[in-house]
Amino acid sequence: MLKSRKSPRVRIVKRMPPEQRKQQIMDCARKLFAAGGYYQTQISDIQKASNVARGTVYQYFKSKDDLFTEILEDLFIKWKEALADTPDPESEEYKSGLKFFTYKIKRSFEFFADNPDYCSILLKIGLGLGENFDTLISRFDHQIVELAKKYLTVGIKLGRVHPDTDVELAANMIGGAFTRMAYFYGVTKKDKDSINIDLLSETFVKTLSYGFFIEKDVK
Amino acid sequence: MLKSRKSPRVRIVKRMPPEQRKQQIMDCARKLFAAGGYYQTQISDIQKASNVARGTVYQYFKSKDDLFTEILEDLFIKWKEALADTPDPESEEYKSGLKFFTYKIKRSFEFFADNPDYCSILLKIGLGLGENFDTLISRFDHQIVELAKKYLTVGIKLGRVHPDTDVELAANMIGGAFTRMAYFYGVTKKDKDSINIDLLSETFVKTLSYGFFIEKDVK
Amino acid sequence: MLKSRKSPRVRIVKRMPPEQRKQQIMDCARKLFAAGGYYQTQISDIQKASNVARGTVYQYFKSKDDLFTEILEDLFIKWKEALADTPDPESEEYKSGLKFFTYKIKRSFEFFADNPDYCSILLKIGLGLGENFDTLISRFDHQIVELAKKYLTVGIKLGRVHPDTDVELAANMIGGAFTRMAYFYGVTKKDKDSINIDLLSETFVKTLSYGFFIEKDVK
Amino acid sequence: MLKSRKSPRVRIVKRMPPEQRKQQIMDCARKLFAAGGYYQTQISDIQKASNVARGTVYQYFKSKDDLFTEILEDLFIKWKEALADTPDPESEEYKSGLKFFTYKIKRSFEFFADNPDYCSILLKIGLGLGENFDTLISRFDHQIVELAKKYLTVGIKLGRVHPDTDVELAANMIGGAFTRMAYFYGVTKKDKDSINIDLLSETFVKTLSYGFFIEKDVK
DNA sequence: CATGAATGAGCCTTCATTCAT
DNA sequence: TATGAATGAAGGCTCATTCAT
Repeated sequence: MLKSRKSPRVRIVKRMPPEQRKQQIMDCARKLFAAGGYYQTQISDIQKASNVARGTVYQYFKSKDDLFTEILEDLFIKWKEALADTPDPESEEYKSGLKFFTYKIKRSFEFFADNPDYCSILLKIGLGLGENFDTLISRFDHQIVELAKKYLTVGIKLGRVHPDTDVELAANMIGGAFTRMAYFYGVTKKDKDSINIDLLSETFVKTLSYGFFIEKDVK
Repeated sequence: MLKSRKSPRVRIVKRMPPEQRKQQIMDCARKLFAAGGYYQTQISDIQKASNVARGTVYQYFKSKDDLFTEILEDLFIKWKEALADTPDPESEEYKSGLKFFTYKIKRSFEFFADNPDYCSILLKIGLGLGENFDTLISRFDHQIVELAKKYLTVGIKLGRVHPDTDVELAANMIGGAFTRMAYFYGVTKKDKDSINIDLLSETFVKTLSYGFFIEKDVK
Repeated sequence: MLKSRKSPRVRIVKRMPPEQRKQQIMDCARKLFAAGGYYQTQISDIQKASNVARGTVYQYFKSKDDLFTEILEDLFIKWKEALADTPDPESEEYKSGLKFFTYKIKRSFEFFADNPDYCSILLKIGLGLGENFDTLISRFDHQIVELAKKYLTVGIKLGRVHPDTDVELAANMIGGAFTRMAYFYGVTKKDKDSINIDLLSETFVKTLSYGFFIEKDVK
Repeated sequence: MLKSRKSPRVRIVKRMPPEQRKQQIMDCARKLFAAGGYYQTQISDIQKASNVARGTVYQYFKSKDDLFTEILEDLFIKWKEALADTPDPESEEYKSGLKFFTYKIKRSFEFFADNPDYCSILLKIGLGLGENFDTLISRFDHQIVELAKKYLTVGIKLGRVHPDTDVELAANMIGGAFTRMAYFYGVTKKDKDSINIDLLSETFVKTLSYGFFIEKDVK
């Protein structure tokens, strides 16, 4: 009885250092996830796109879930690196709250412009995936809101921001506005060359700081 | 060995007018979709929650896809109704752009506070579902952005808003900020009673109009 | 995107009361497991043998493991029923320890002769399956050993069995001998009609009680 | 992005004479098979336990099936060696049928006590594996039954055993009882030191020869 | 209309085996 | 010889959908 397993006809395409192969699969997977969502993207799609056999994917990732998680982790690390970047302490950007915040916002926009897949995953794909990924996804968001909170808190201390501002609420507004901008310019827009990120960041921060209106009313 | 007795056909008594039954299924489905996402929610979950037999769902909806679409359509209609509501033409709300906009924003917040399921579906669940639903989902968003555009355009005409404002960009910022607020107060927050929507709307519009800063810098 | 599931071309063969269908699947599965072992038997084999679709099996059993477990449970119940059967309290079988034991042994042999699949599963197939099933499988064995223990203990009390007999050891010997007989006559033997179970049981018990030897040596 | 550096081939130093390496793998495999069963034990488990690379196993064994077969062959050889051992022709063990048989049984018990893995494989693991292995597995059993047959036949000739004994049946009983004892004391028992194999063997043979009962009834 | 047993395409995952290095 | 990345057949299981009753 004992059906001895049929020896699979092996046709090895190419060898590769494990880390490189893993990266390659992750890159393909990220693109596909970003474009098609988690559930619509099958392991077989990833496998075909990576030009490896089905089993190879599982050599590097325990499961589809695991693969997606690793992509998220990877993204978060890069995202934190981008955010960690800080202007020269001697520079003016460092001393002015407004400019410092603008600097950070600009770095963030750049990050998403450079990594539209990440942008799509964080802002669209990853949202409806349930508790498993929720924590992973929201970490990113949290960073932006925290940044905004800090900006506002310092502003209040310096007497530039209204002291009775609801920091939580305001920071969430900023977070929401940022997120939309990022998505808009990172994913939706086709001709990215037409976007001046310097200008975008500056406008973004100024608009929030001073509002759309020309004159200052009683607030 | 079991004897082949005629299976006693369990006759479910509860008959219901078709429209009511359909609505009941949709209500259950909406709740489940909102809580668990599209793919994580199975037809069998909906069927159990609706307390009907499996096949019955298909009496009213061609497919899962169709059911979700109908929920989205339904939502859109209600959403437009909420937005269509306009202040009394004689009232002050109608005449002041700021107040008019605030009025609309307030209605919108109310809508989502009253319909957290819709909120969750539009802002989270529906986003990563691919082109099929994209159009349906983004219609809603479009409305808010258009509203913001109109507000800004009028403001420019009236000389209150900076004439060189990038209306598209600014409107998207407003849209993003609104969306976040809506989600924050519609879904995340547990103790909704603590939220004063009047105040929220007013703060929201004022903040965007005048900014966070106290004094006017050179812009 | 959202690949809407292809509607499976459904060709329903026949309807059946659930319990009957479940039984039918279990019967097929039991046969196949008994003949081929747990791992060599695929769900698809069972499905084909039962003449139902793959999914149907899973309508009644959560998993292959579960299906096998249910078969085991079922078997155990029947086995206990067979063992529970006791001679008429007025009869001689009931009063003589030797005859009582013989009666029980006979019932046990009959059980396995009537249910060779069970015999094969308990005595061969189920043994190397790991901890999951170990408990289930060994319950059966335990019964026989307990029966033997009781027989011996009573024998000691009555002064017929050597008082220094290691009951545990002896009972295991009996269990092992019985098991082998059961398998031999339940599974291996082809021409079962040639076996006289009455004789077999009697010989079995007598041999163990009095030994192979004719005369009594010093023990 | 990772640079494509030449993958540093990790050179495992430990070279070993082929026979030794092969033996090492077999030893590990036997342990694992004995503990976990054939199907639950993966080649990768064996490979890890043997501390060799995956492919190395296939340098010595054509397939998993082959590896298991070799283990079985190996076992059978050792088993026959153990059984071939015969008491000194001048000794009393050699001349008395009872003592001769006891001697052989004792050697057999010793074999399994010394090789619990073999015991587990022969008595549990190997049983439900289908025809491929059936033959290999049952050769062992056959030996014991043949031994018993010879013992009984001689006994009949010498007029010590009832002449109308069904030798086949009785030998199988002995085989079954032995098997159970072997397993019980070879695998199940934890504190093996507590077992006196001399005593066990003697009790075993005497019990079968004279029975449990004190007095001899009519048989 | 309602029911729920039956369906089967399709997905994820495993793991024995191969072979370039 | 040893290595371990690559392979892919095969198996378990899911779940939207159908349709006989």
